[in-house]
Amino acid sequence: MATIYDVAAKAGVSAKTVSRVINGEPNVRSKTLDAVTAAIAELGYRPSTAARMMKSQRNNVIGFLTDRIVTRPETVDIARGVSETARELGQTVLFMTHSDASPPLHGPEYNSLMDLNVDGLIYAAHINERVELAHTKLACPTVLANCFSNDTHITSIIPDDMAGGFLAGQMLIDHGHKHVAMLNLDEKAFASSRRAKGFSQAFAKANLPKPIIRTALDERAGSWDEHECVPAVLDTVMSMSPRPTALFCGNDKMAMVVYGLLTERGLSVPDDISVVGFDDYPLITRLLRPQLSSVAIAFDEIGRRAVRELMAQIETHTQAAVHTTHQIEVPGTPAPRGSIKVIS
Amino acid sequence: MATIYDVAAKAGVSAKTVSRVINGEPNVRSKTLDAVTAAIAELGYRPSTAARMMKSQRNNVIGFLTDRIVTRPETVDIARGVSETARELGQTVLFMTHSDASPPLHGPEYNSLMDLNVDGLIYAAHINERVELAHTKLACPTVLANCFSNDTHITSIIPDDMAGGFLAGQMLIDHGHKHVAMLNLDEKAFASSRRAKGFSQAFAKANLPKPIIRTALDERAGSWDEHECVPAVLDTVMSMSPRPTALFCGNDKMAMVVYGLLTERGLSVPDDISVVGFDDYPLITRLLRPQLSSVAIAFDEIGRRAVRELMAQIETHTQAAVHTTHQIEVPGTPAPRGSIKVIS
DNA sequence: ACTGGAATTGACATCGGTGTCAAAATGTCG
DNA sequence: CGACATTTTGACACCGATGTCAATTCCAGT
Repeated sequence: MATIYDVAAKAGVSAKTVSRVINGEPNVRSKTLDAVTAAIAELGYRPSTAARMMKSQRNNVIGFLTDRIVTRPETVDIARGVSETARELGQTVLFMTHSDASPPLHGPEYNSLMDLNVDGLIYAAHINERVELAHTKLACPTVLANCFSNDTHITSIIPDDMAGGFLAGQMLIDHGHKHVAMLNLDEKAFASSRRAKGFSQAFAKANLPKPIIRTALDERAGSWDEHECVPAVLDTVMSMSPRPTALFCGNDKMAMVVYGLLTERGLSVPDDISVVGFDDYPLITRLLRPQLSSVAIAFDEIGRRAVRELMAQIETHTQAAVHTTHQIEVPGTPAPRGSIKVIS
Repeated sequence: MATIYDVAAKAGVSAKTVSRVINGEPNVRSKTLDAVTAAIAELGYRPSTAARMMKSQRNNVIGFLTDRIVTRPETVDIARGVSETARELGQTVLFMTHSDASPPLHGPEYNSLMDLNVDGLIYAAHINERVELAHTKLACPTVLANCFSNDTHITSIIPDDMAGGFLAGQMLIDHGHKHVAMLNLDEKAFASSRRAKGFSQAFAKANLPKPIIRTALDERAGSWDEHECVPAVLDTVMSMSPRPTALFCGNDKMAMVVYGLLTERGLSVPDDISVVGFDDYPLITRLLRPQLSSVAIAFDEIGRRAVRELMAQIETHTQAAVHTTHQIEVPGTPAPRGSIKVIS
């Protein structure tokens, strides 16, 4: 690999002058500049990041640590937002997946990132809930994405689940639905309870009856057995009187199972009952027939915000000051599709 | 940040001795070792990767460049395999997503990775097909994952789509099916045509009638309109005589649409017709009712192999020698579930 | 041509480690 | 106790870039 000295020799100038050219510093005669540029091109020279890092003590590298990148559209979309924004800002992102064994900001992956001297860190969780930080002080500026902490010094970017629930409710109200039910995920979970709350508020605000809300699945139990948990709750809800005209499912995955269950019971969507999901996974909402209405969470935007907040912190060399907003909620977008029938 | 000199001063030894301790070199008196270890702990010292890189000319960093990480379970699983294996081998992975604008191993992201002096590169595509490399020679050892090149010097790790198609066929044969149809993706695409070929071979080998194979979707058109393309082909196939007892869909997404279409036509899976997908996306196969039979491609294994091949190349400082296998096919696994009926 | 001031350029130290090789400390044995 | 082998340690150069500051070149104005 060619070094700056090789270039200097070839161009007949000093290393420092080459350095000036590389960094676009002023006061280089145009003839010199041409000579150096030519030499650089000819040798295929690239400055060594190692040496640069060593001087600057800055890497222009930020770490992205996630608890579970696997098959989780949430974290993938956050990662995409982070990736794109970082590129725009001239930062490189180092991605790592956290092993389940260690607490949130600990473990070998965390240390790896620190060893690589990342300038800052974004920690993304696959479920929007509180993370317990064992650290008293963090080794570098840190921003949380899709999760939050009790420590008010740590900035976190989270989806606005309450507003999302409200949007789901509003979407049904706009289509004329009055008696509806929600099949919630674990209601003790932060995100789920907020979705339910927002959903109720939409009906309260419209002076409509309070929706029926039932827990149909504890996702945190790690159980993927939607098929076992959901049917009984669905049957209960569907036998209530008046029978709900629409079902709001805690997320798209549950809605997908509900589609299958309704088919088995000879009910069709949306003629017999309307269905709304949450998350707007394209893989589900676009491929079901009829296409599933849902509420999209702007996970990529969460990633973008996280990077911007982080860069701001890195630049001021401080953790977020106490008086700044330390919890930023990103709103979602309603995505009405064929699964909602208009009731007149 | 504490440096090796701070540690040396604190422990009352030379920097070199501290270096010896860090790297576990022999010939350090145990008393000295203790003193140094204590000083390191006390100062919270971490060796600077920058300085280390500079000496070693090795970064222990490999780049992972993918054409589209977004919502693609393939690339996510490859990424996971890469991530895990790299960790086991003490390597760090730098993830980047390739912008669509540039050819496969070009563009700003590629240059970024080179600037960071990655020791090697893994390029993963979301569709298993041939990539055209504009480079005549690559800047660093490179391995392709889920795609391949005509250049025999470049190692590539790809799924064995032909064997996968065979497994899908065998799964149906094992359940007693004789007259079946395949709804293929674009048959001109490498992966699709190989799946179809393997599928046919299974029936040929069992001395059964040649399956009906029809193209139902050109995925490369970028169209997500499965809903427009598939229905007509499905109807054609279902009106043939003898009517097929099973449908092999080009991938899980198409199978999901087919489920919906069958429901609309009053047909139920698997009583009226069996369905098999391809890819085994858990989000689809596990949540459909009945659960979808599919063929799993071991994308994580593709990632693992890619890292191992790459490390081998980095260590020998050569591109894969001409006589080594330059194209490694990773087999899939059949995943039979409730969507296949046993025919006696 | 000569001088002063601005524009260019380069010598050298430095960042934080590690390899080389010689010096110092320790140990062994006659 | 001294000579010699062996272990342990440290001084110093170097990796490739950049900041500092002084040296050189350039050019306008007299």
